Amino acid sequence: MADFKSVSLADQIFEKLENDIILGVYPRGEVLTELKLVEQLGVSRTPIREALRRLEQEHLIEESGKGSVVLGITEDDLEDIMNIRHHIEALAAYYATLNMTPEGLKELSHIMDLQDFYYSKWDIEHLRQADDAFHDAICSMSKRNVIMDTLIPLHRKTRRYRKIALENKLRTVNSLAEHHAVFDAIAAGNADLARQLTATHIENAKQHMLKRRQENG
Amino acid sequence: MADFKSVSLADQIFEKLENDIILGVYPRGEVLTELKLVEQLGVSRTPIREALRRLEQEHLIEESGKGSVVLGITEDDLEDIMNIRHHIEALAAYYATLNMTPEGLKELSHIMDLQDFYYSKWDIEHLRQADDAFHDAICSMSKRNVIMDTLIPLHRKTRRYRKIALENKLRTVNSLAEHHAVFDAIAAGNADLARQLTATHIENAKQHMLKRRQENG
DNA sequence: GTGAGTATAATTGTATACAAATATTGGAAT
DNA sequence: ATTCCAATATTTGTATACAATTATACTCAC
Repeated sequence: MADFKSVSLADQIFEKLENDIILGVYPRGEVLTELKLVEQLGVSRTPIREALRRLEQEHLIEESGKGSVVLGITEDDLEDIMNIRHHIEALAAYYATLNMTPEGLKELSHIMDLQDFYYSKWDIEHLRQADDAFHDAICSMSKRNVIMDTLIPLHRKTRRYRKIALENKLRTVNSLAEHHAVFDAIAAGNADLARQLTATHIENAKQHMLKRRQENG
Repeated sequence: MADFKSVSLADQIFEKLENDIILGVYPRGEVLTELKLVEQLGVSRTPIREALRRLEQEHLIEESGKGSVVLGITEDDLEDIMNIRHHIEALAAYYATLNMTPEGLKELSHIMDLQDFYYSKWDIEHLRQADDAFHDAICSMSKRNVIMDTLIPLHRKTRRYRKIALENKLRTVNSLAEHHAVFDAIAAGNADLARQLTATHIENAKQHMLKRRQENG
């Protein structure tokens, strides 16, 4: 029988609000009050408060005496996030290589196939999901809790910009090639190479994102 | 008239529990239930729940169906934290140099004096506080939100080990010398040097902490 | 018209009541 | 003795009531 995990309202609301803030549905400066959200979402204040506190801890909102002000992701934030990923995701790839298992490698290999498949169909939404899966898998497979805890929120915060990047065919071709290079290094058990290639990949992604963001505003 | 900021019960409880977990008052594996904490702390479940959720987000505890299990800081965690600090705190020092103001420099200079003073008195508790202040100041002065958000929880999580490190006179002498070198680089406006010296400082601290931890268990 | 002061409203902080899910215990059947 | 099932207890999730704080609006004095 299928295993239906009951997801709390607080979790659902956190995910919805986080996503809406990251995607710009709630623009920077908008004020969210608990009562307004109660009316909009049709639940009591308790789960809403919990979600708001988690958003506050991730600095996506900020208390202001009169409601929570949406902060969102600024250009400086994006640059910081990518700089941090540049170093820490490289570390994750290093540990992932050291701690790799046959099952893990098979799973990663499957993700590679998915990326190639969705690229051939030019299905950007699924491509972004596969991109998510690739980066999150390397995180998890590092089996290093602090590294995972640091990176996974940063992945979520860049979701919007990774989607935009994938709309550029040239960048996507390069990105997939870089993913394959990282995968090969991991498969070969070359942890130092995996680290170095990951650092390069993130650095390239950062350059592309910042350029696009400056072009478009 | 003095400005008394009202600190919520939830904040107080979070800080208390975080500190107790980091310092090992609640050992790894101990189970905290909301009701037990209600009795121990004499407040309702609401602020306790909020504190527990924040601890969960920092992965200091973990839900288990039957109460929250204390995770604390493992040796792997400590290594990860110091590896992350190695890279990101160096970045913070870089930005702090670029964004330094005369007032900031004066404040940092005062912290340097405090460190020297408490060293001369061999007052370890105050020395640790000054050490906290030094590292947090560089974080804040970077004026980079994501960098601050990443580093400050990691500083708190290493509090215990930084205190232990400071009990070793040789390490403390070296540490203070490294701080002075970083300060001089910042004061001279040499951002790249500040970054490099900070990286070295954190790397040295890491080596010392891990060695001590292995010796003592 | 401006400012101080007060009343009012809006908002968050905390406690508590209740519902739902989960674990534990005890006992009966085999 | 072991396993299954039901009854009970424990624990968490959610809603709501109330208190305290803070912002807003209004009035009156000048």
